[in-house]
Amino acid sequence: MRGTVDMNFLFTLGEVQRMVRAYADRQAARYGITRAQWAVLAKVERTEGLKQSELAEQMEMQPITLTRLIDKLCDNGWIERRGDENDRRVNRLYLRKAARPLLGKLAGLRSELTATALDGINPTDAHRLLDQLDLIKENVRNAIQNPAGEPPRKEQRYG
Amino acid sequence: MRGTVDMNFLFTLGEVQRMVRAYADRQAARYGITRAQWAVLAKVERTEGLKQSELAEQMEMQPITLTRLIDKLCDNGWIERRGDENDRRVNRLYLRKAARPLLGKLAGLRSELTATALDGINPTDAHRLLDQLDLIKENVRNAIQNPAGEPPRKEQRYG
DNA sequence: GGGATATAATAAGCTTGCTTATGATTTCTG
DNA sequence: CAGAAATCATAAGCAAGCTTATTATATCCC
Repeated sequence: MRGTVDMNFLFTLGEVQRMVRAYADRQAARYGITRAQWAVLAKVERTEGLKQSELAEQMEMQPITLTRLIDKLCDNGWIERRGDENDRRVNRLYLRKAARPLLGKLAGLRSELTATALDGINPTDAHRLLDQLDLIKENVRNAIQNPAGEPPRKEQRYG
Repeated sequence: MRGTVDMNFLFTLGEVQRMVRAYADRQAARYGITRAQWAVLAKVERTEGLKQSELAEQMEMQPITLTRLIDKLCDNGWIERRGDENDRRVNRLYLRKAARPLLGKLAGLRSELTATALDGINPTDAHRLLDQLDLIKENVRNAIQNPAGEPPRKEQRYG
């Protein structure tokens, strides 16, 4: 049983995500934004005033990757960096008014894309799928943090 | 119900795949290969003698993306391009002997990575997950082929 | 207070994905 | 057979991920 999963999981995940990304990028391009930039913008919408480093951590990406996405969002006038009053190293991120109409359109697009991708999967299964993806993310995060040879301690969860 | 799936699916998929890719790349680096190159090598192993264009189609990637991965695999002496006798535009791809030991190690690594990622998901669920990923891939492929406004015909499957 | 250390953001340069374009063939058609 | 169209591989240049290194600023500790 496990054998056939071995055969396919790793590469299938890559292919799926590549196709979903290509599709989402193409659709988002209608609004002059990419999927990666969109993810950042959506996060800033939900939690304004974050520092870049906090945002990078929450999005599980490297700060430098984020820096360049933010550059684009600023260039387009959708968000802005404001220096922190107490720590001059820090930039905090805020939405600009120009982003509002875009965010409305993107919310519709997200529903549309999700519905397309998940067509034929009922809501119960869709939820389970999402939960499993989160679990996989957690598993991999642990694996990255506990370097290879060590016993799988799973962050003392069961301790 | 569907609302919460809307909220997360698109970006969660991206995050999961980014983490899995980072992890798989780091592990594969021990053998001097990347995950993307590995996928190509594994495909060539299973079906030697393919042309590049056929391979690109089967792997759902653009020919130019594949060209550069093949460049790397050839540079490392794991595969070789041989000109087709009947069509001088065509290169056909073959394994070289030097790839054999590597392929053995990679098979072990794949099991290990898959087991790590799927830890806590039982085989039945893992199979369902894989099936759902394939379904999503199919859905997106159809969406890309049937440009946006059209009725979703799904390739006459039910016809 | 001042030097060592840590943190925030960015820079440089790589990989792997993409789109669009080009050159070399082959195939189709008239 | 010759010119048009298609196909195969590659090139150029962009996006977005990464690692490693750099600069500016804060913080810690003596």
